[in-house]
Amino acid sequence: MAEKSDEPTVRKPRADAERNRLLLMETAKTIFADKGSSASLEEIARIAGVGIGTLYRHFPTRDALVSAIYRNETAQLAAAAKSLAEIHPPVEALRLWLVQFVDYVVTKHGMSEVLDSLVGGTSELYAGSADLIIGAVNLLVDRAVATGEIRLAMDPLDILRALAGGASISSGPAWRDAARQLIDILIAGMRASR
Amino acid sequence: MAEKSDEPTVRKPRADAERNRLLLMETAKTIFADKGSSASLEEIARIAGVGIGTLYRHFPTRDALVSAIYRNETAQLAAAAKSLAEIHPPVEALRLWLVQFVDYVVTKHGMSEVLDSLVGGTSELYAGSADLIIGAVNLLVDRAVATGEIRLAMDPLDILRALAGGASISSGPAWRDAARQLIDILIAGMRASR
DNA sequence: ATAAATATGGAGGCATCCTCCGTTTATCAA
DNA sequence: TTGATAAACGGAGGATGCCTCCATATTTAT
Repeated sequence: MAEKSDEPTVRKPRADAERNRLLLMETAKTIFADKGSSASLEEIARIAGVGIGTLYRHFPTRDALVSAIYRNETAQLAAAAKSLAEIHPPVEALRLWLVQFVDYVVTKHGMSEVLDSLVGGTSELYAGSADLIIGAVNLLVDRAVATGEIRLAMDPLDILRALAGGASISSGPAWRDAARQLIDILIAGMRASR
Repeated sequence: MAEKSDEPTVRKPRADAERNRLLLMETAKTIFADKGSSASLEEIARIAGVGIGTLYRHFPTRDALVSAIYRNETAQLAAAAKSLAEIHPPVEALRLWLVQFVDYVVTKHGMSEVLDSLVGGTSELYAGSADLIIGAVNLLVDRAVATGEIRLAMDPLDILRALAGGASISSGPAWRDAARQLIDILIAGMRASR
């Protein structure tokens, strides 16, 4: 009665497990930011003060760890699409969101796992995060197309791939500025209705 | 007299050294094509039938090896810019070359070392290859800008970074088509005069 | 307090990287 | 030819990282 019922025996999850999970995520976030996505998992476990086995139990793959770390931020980025759509005209909303997208990607400079989870598309593992981003960009593009202001004969996701990919090559804030120019050109190109 | 003179003692380079160098490059090219750019260097040495030490002497880093392998192809790509410029109007030449650039990058699917050597820009090691590409794209862009047909307020290299970066995320031929659309949009965006 | 479920840590097997140096080989001069 | 010597070879070995496995420790529920 006091139970949600369904499964007969449900235990409260162990406190130490959850504590370690969060500890690992925090530690990993710091180290990834420092040393890039190829930082040693053993180092992360060591600095977090847990055994390597514990890290692997919580995050069976490097991707799982990276994905967990950025899930919140990614969701936030996706949510921003809705807000922007509400307070800006379609094309401007799209432009602003693309800028935000680039800013987000740049802060993860060159972390291929993050990019894969956002726009990789091949792996099923991150369907969650990827779907959010896909939904966001589609929403904005559709709106702008609906008004007839732009035309787009390709998958909007591929535009994100280009913007994100540039960041993975020319990591650092330099790409931020370049990408803004690129976004302007792209918007202009999509507008060129003639 | 028969000597070029300058250095007192010049020996003919040893034949085995050059032989092994070429052998390693051929082997590596095959294996990279098979297994991607993360193939084991020890495996390459083993299959080439030389010691791992020999591989490292000739190519101190993985990048050096990759760069050496693709130097010819890269030079060819750069040279194509000149030919295209001679037989096509400026904007069309630029468009065609960008398409070729993407085709080239796609065949090296996701080999980050190749991309770095082409458009990375940070490392001095590949100044050779990168300079060729930079020169090529600048030539074409400058021509098109000179006629007033397009305007471009950014480093053309960053456009290459976007096109190449997209390939590194969405490896495979799918990017080929996406990139073509992207190129068209970019050209249109650069044209949008007003 | 005790049983049962759950989580922990780190040793160990495997792979790769890269360096170092004793041995081998190619070149050149005599 | 034949040494002498510079140049190149090969691979053992130390270091590091990946991931698995399981005896031990901790937490929860009774």
